[in-house]
Amino acid sequence: MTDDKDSPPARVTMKDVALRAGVSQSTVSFVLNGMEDMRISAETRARVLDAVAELGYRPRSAGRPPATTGQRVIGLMFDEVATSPFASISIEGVQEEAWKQDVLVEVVMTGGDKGYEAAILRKWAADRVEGVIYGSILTRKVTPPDALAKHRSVLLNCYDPDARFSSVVPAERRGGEMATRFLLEAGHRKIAFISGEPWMEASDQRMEGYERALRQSGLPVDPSLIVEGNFLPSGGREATLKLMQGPTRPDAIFCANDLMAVGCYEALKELGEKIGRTVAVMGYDDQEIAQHLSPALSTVLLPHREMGQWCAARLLSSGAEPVQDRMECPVVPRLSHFAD
Amino acid sequence: MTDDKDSPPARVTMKDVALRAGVSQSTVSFVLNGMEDMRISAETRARVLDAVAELGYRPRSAGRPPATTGQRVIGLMFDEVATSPFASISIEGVQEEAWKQDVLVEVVMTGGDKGYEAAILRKWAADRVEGVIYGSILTRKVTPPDALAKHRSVLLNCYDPDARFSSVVPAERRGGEMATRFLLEAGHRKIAFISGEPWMEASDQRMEGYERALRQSGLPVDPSLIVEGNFLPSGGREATLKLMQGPTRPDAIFCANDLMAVGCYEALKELGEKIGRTVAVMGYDDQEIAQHLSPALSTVLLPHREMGQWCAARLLSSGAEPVQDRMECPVVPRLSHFAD
DNA sequence: AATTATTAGCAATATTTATTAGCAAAACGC
DNA sequence: GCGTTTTGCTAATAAATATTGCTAATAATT
Repeated sequence: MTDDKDSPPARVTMKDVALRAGVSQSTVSFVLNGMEDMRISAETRARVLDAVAELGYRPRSAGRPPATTGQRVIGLMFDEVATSPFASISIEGVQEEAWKQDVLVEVVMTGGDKGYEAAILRKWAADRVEGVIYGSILTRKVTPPDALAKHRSVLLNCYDPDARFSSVVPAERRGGEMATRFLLEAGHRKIAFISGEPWMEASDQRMEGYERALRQSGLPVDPSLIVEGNFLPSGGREATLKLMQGPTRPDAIFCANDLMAVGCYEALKELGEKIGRTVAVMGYDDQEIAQHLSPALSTVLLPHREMGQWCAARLLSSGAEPVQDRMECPVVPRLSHFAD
Repeated sequence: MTDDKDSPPARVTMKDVALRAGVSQSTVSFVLNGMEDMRISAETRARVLDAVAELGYRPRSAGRPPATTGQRVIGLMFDEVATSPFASISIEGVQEEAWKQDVLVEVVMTGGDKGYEAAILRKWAADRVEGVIYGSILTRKVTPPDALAKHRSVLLNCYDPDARFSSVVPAERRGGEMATRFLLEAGHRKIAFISGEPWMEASDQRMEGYERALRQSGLPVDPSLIVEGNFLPSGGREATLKLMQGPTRPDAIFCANDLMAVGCYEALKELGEKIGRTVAVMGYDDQEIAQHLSPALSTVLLPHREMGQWCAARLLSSGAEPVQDRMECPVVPRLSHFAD
């Protein structure tokens, strides 16, 4: 008889969390259920969430499939979807990986609506989903709803500053660096950069990568070769015109996204340049349009599918410490990056 | 704001299962948790599991059940999503309409996998969803899974030949007709048509609309002005080149989708034509790229958002006979449909 | 037949969580 | 400065599930 009574694995309960956070069990419950009408101060909420993370609290028997009937399910919530095709691709990634293990994926678009988020998390808690993926269209910092903490959860294409959750985002900086290095290796020396909206993290980081690659190659960062765009074809067109009549004629133009490359193409064609012959162009995103442009646009792939797979795999693998991961953005060489 | 105070929806609990199986609640708990050291006979276990299945019992989170018992939910299943942005837009439509009535929408992508479809329908049956929308990426005839008949359900962007379900699809024929008539009203007389893959219904119907509009205006349908494309820019380009060196020079080109219009633009630019001046172009779909082309592409809007709204509204309205609806595709006039 | 051992299950109770009601302190109105 | 409201929480309670300790019934053993 080896039944040691003194050390059973001792489930972590709300009471333990409450003790650790110095509040009552009720308060923990309120925080974790995202009850808006119950007024809990920001500090208290943070204390509770920290305690949850530290103790690794999960509501009773979360994640265990009802053994008998019932499909295993993971929930995927996105803020918006229509604005970009990226979300759809990550959804497919999540799905592929989950289906391998016979797990269904339910997707919900919240439109960023806090009420909607809370409602769906509640519903998923009642349904005992296996885990939840909280995704964002724009790569950015987020403060996920508190109720997310009661699920096994992962952040997709976003991250939380407190690192309470695991997360994946694209390694934008490295992507910008690789793309620029790629242009350098193709022999270009006067590489221009058209940035996106400056408030978008992705834009900044891609530019940082660009600058880093130049510096690593011992080349100067010429401010006259950096123009601000807006992530739209119109901005790409304007910026390109500005660049081409600037003091130094670029032999390659790196656009911070593919849409701007569309505008860039237009401008260059108007000026009688031959893309891939007299001027090289590099995009970013690998949107569908990139392969249809003529010449086909060399660009950088956003690894949304892989990120989705990563999330599903992580949720379904037996847990671990939260990790904040960045995923490589490989260069997709097509025809527009040459020039002689 | 759920105003149902009168009808306690009678959650199924372990006690109910126990009663049905003629055992105690404890026994149900033992069976469901697979406690090994508690000895339950095979028959009893089977009885319990049967009762679980019959009553559709699913363990909810421990503790007092939420007062908001029963969020209303509708399920939306799509065959694929990534290939086109259309699905996302209909999803948004469904969602907007549903959320107005405090109903959540869960989306699932089945990839056309029958097993997946069946699994999710089973799950939704257990979840007691309010209704199910069965959507297709490609507008087409479908034979929905049998299990769909168990739910209140609606077909989105597809239809069943037996008309057992309500359904909405875009009025493609009328869309093609309106677009052609629009070009006629702009003064064009030699209107060419670039078709899509012939096996796609949408392509055929758009062409039928085109022909009908011509006939209604007393104009001949000139076979040399109809060229087969493939719904891709490459096909649009080829077709346009063929058209422009054909026997009759078109003064307007109606492409069966926007992507082919992109190729059409390219070809025309190569030939030195001025789009919107020497040749008019009309697309179909109103994809995002349409507004970024230069000149902005006049096209026909696929009413995916409205179709989504229609589906949600229909599911949530107190039932009726199945209706098979077609939704108008309005012309979106931009700059490419002129010519003098 | 009496005794013991094992099986199959239950009643009672303990745990866990959700929710209601309410309370003390701070902020506010006048 | 004194009611009043608002804020931020807790205590108490309710409801579901998990578990403990037993027992009636059968089977096995003497």
